[in-house]
Amino acid sequence: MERYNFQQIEKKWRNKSKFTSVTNSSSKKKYYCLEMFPYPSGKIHMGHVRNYTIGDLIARYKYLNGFNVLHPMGWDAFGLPAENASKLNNLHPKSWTNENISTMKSQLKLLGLSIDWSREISTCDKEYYKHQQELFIDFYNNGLVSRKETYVNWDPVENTVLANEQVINGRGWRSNAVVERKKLSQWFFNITKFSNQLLNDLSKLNGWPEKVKLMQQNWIGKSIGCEINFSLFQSENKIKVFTTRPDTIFGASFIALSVDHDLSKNFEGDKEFLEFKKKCDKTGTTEEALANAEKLGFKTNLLVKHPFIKDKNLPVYFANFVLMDYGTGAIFGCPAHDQRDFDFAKKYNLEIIQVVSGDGKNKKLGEAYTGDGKLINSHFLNDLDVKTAKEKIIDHIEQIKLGKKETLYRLKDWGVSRQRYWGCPIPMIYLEDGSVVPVEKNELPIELPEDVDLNASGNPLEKHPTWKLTKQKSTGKKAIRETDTLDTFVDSSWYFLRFCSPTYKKSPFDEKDLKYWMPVDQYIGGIEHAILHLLYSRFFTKAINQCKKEFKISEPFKNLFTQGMVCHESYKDKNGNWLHPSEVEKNEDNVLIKKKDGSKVVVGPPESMSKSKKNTIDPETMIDKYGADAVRWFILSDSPPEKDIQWSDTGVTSANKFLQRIWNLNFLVSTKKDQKTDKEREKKFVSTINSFVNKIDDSIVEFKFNVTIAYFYELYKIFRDNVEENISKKILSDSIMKIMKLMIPFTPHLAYECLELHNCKSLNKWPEREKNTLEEIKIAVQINGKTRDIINVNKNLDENEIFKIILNSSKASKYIHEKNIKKTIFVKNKIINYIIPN
RNA sequence: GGGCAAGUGGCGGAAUUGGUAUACGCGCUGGUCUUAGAAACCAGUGCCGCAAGGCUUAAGAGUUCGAGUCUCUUCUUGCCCA
Repeated sequence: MERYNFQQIEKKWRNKSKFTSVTNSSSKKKYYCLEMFPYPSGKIHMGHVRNYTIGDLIARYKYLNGFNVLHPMGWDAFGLPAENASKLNNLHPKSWTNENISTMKSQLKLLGLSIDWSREISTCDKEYYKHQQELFIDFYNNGLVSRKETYVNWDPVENTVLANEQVINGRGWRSNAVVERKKLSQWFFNITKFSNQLLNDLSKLNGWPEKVKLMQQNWIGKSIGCEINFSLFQSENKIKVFTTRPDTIFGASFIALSVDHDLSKNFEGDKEFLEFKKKCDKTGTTEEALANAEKLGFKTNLLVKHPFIKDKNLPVYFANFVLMDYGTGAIFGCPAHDQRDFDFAKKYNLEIIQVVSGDGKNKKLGEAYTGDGKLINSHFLNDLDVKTAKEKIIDHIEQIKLGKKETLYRLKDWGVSRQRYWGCPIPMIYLEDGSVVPVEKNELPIELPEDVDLNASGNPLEKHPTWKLTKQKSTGKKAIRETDTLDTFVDSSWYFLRFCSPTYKKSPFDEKDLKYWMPVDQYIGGIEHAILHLLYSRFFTKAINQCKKEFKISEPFKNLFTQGMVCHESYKDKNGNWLHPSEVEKNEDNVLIKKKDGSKVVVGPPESMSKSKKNTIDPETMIDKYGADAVRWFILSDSPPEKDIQWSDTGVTSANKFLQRIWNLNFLVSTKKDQKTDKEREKKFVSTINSFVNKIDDSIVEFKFNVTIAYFYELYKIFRDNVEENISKKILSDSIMKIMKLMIPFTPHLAYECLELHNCKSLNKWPEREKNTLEEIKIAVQINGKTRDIINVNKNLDENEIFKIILNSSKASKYIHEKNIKKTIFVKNKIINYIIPN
């Protein structure tokens, strides 16, 4: 028997179009299978291998089941790393990106993926971003884009704006520099116009993990509250306050304003105030940063009248924990029931009045009480619970025209301006008269210039000598281009639409193709994109829906699957330096040592693979060593796909060995000589194989690929125990062909090679499910609920027949022989349970 | 602090959804083959016990003929939000 030569066989199949294609032109049923496209960072990593193996499995499974499958791939090719790399290596971002793309593409091909490369797109390609600029203009014309002066998180090292999620513990996620607040004029997508729709439509997404929907729901953060106008003491003016706890109004002891509140203008001459404001700018803008920061206030000489308590006035402060872009930039402080207010009141010695109590009594509070309870010290609200009190006070406030009920969302508009080079230029121009207008569509694309100096600090397009100087096409008026580029999240918010008609010239997509292919039937990617990428893609779909009449899609992704990470232990030597797994080996006592000097290695827990910890495994090396099929097999076999998986060398070795055994088995079947047959044995064999066909089909549909693989191991054993027995060659080879077809989605090279060996005629057809014809089944015999025996009996026997069998031939008979059976619980074909009192 | 998951052998993990707990893989042990090793193949492997048997799904209680699965309490871990 020859050894299975995976290098040769995988190479043989890799470039055959019938191997890589999942197009079923005869079919009308479409299936759009999409994995999140990669950022071309250099080489593929194990996370990609897992993501794309799962996707390929689904694509091939659907194809074999008769669907016409769209399974495309592209590149999320704009982004900061290209600029950083180009500074280091003096290589243009475009060249760097394209080199990475070609490397990664060839690596993906090694995996044997069924990708339609004729649809390949790259977001840094002007043929792609041209259409993105077009969409931007459409959005602008439909009131979905606006320009706002806002405070941003400024990273002083990267010289760029950071999104909130790029700020971790008040520091830049990449540079680790302390983030500052800075006021900038920025372009925004008005995602908040869809807040309610984005929230409500989550309920339509039955194919999404509950976890992801919950995260999005929290992110949108709908809260119902109330606006209250407080009158200033001895003045006509009012301060508009937003609160989600109007029920605590009787516990109010101060008013706090954001330093950016309109009233701050009155204090601009005050040096102390300006210093205070500066201090606030150093605090980040994330909710977390605000919660953790020391509460600081600046006391003004202003007072407001309490709306419900006669002659009571509240002092007005500016405070660092009040934000201008949430609510109205002003709150009333109720120290007893909000921790931030409590901290503030303690610091500035303000009144703490309890108005909600769990047991109806006043207590001395050591911290804010935010639980439910009965209202106290609150006049007409007394004795109500929090919910009722809220409703009552809001009604009352509306009645006396003191304010109104308001729904507020945590979700903010999406700032898309980036002061960077390697991104999609924003197609807007500034005319000399001060107006800001979109460029005309027939001018698109606005191309990125190639001759930029990336070593100068600041925005490279801004620094370019001529690029920004332009004219308005139709009027010839002088104009300056917008020199910011778009956030790369924009690029990935509509690429799934472009895949449907990737070469269409006239517009971003051909409606006809969208109508056929959209929505994406299965989207697969990492949980780290659970919020932003998915929310932005949903927003884009709804925004396009608003701009284009013919576009009828409201949700882009019908089913979503989020796979777990690929982890590996990390290693450190005695000096605390990280070691790559290849620098480590086991000695004869099974202890890990450093190859170089034999010293002991400190082993860290399995963590997500990262370059900084050197706990990475290179997919290409593994494919070279064990074959793509073995790598695919292992990455699917060890853990459920939604959970983290730990990379293991012994795991992939055993995958490789198993595939070798499968090959040997196929060879044995193909060379088997016909001999006399045992009909009973054949029947049982066929029936067992059929039951596995069903089990495997079910486990794939349920995304339990680790279980599917366990079934293949069981099947192997069944074949091993039967292949030399009295079973006809036809039955054996028909059966093994069935199994090899089931293996196509997992190990396509091996499966097709084996099917070719058996000269299989109906290659790309998934085996039919068949009823289990096996007569005999196993029944558990229980006494008082405790299993005493398992017996083989014919199917569908009744209680009495089984009782006779047990009495005569089961080891459980001693428990029931001559005993008083009080009750019998019988579940057909499953268990029989006798209740016998002691 | 709040929300959501989840705790099953030495390890990764199964369990037809309330009906045979520990499938399958790794590891380990023994054997065959081999000059030897590797590979391959075969057998064993939750715990206690010579055995019959008993115990076992983080801990404890409850519902049930029957609980890994449902309910409550406690502990632990992970993720998200703060």
